[in-house]
Amino acid sequence: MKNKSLVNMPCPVARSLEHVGEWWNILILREALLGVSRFDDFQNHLGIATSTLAKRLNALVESGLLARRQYCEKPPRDEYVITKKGLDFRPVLLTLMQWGNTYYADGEPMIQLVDTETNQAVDLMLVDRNTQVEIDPQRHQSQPRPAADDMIKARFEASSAAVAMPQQGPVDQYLKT
Amino acid sequence: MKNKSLVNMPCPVARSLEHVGEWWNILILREALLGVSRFDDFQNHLGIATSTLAKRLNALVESGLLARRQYCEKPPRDEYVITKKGLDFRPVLLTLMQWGNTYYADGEPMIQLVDTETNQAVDLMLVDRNTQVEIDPQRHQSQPRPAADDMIKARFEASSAAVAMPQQGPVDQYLKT
DNA sequence: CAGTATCCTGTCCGATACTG
DNA sequence: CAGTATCGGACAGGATACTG
Repeated sequence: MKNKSLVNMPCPVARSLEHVGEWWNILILREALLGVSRFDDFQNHLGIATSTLAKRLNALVESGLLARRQYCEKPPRDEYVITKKGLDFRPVLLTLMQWGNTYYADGEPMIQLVDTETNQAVDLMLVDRNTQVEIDPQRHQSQPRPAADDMIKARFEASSAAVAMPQQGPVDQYLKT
Repeated sequence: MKNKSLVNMPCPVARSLEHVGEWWNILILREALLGVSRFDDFQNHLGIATSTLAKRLNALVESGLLARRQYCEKPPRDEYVITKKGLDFRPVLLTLMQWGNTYYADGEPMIQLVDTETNQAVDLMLVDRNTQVEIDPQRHQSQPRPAADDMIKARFEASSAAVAMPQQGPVDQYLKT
């Protein structure tokens, strides 16, 4: 995306995308969450151009998702480690991974989240910490909060408050894959 | 991303990005999940160019995340409704939204997921459906499955099996924001 | 209202070459 | 090993104009 108009958008999704929206950022983050920290490792695992990698790495440090840390002084060498903010991004990656495994794994998934204590594959579920109830499109809906400006509120009144879910439910005709 | 090299990547994240990687796709999906279905509504809410919108909408239909449905015959009119595959993408959007609310809401978040039965803001938590245990980077780790090819397995043995999390934990120095 | 067609610009990204 | 510098191509996406 080139224009800055989205910066003005008071939507957390849009704002998040400002920082992790580009492909490589997400893939680099995935590697970092797997423990990769060296420039060369990122490069080899991802097959990314070095110039691009340097740029993305800088952007991620800038955004506070990674931190640069010198691990060697003699010849100054830096590595990139995940920050708390980056670690908090893990659930996004994991749900994305599960979605990808559901729809884009030919046959058996190749990579999967595993519970190291039981050695069982993990089946992710999103719940409300307050009620322990699984998130459900019917029950849990996006709403403007008090802090929202009139523009947002108007939007919700006009379009989605009454139709938080499509009236006739999702169409399955495209689901053969 | 212009090159097709990622298609070969046997990673569900990379594959997912093939289909939803571009900004607008995610934002359009967000709108669709809020119940928006008309071309004009997408356009007004997002401030996207019509030509771009048409292209993205077609791509999303192509990917099976949205379905085109004729809702009027006299002048043929189409609308775009979310499919099951698209609905399954909602957890990704929600975790992304929560992350954005955590780090990019100046003060109070403007939009939030609400439990319509209790009228309380939802606090998302990712758990393993099998054990009901919250996902934890230490306990729940990505691993190659039997279906994985040697390349993937080699990667895990070499780099991350032993260091699924950075040895010294996340660095917090950049967390002031 | 729901698009299509055309033009144009920004920039993401790869390739290549070079540095401490 | 960990980058920086430069060049060039592909393409996303905006602006505008036009159609049924």
